Amino acid sequence: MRIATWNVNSLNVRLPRVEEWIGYAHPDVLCLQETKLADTAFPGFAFEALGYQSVHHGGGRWNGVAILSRMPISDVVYGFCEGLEADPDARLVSATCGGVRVSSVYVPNGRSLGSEHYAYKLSWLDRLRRHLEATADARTPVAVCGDFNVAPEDRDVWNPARFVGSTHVSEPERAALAHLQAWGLEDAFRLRHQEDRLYTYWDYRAGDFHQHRGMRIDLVLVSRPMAEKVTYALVDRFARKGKLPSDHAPLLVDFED
DNA sequence: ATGGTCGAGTATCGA
Repeated sequence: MRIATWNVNSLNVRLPRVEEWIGYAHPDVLCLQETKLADTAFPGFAFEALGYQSVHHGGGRWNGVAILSRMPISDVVYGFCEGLEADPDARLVSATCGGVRVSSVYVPNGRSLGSEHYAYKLSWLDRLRRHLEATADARTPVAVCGDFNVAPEDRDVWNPARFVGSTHVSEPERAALAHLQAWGLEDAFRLRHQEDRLYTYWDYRAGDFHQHRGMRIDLVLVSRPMAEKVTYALVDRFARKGKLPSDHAPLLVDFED
């Protein structure tokens, strides 16, 4: 099974690139973030034509997440499960695809340390853990895929010194991500790659992509039984090049059947 | 010179 995740930064603009990418990457499951679409505007028929069922959670303008699957989708949950404080933003959708409990997540950016947006980001990550605790079934493997807006370690940013005092690298954000992983999730990409200078996001500004100034903030986190089956992982930098690219590249991970 | 670009929508704001 091939599972992929991609922050597309407007699916309206990116649909041709997403269709092109599906055409050569052939993911079995593709999680999308920042569709920036209302549910009524989601191009589900375009994906159906490519052989995918899909589910979308969006409010238009900002945020918006989706899951595409070649296998039937079931048990869809929009946002956090019952019992948790509802999220005003559309940042999470979960569904079972081919026997895997998949979540597409778009963690809040945080904007600046100490801001209310930063506090929202930390509480959001805590709620995501409680969502997993409340909804997971011990027999079903879990894959939490998306834009976490946290670089797990210093080797995941192009210049740690430049990020001191910034979001994405602060100790509380990394602790919140580590707490989420402590529930029982492995960083699938790191199981196959230990090198630094491997990123998933590059700012559009200042030629950052061509200067290799990026961050690894998009992750596929998987539970133990899936972690043992990872055979291959890749950030497709080709998809960050060319005409009208997203500022994120897709991350794909392969699992043995 | 401490910016630089996108995408939302149409003035700025968010990333």
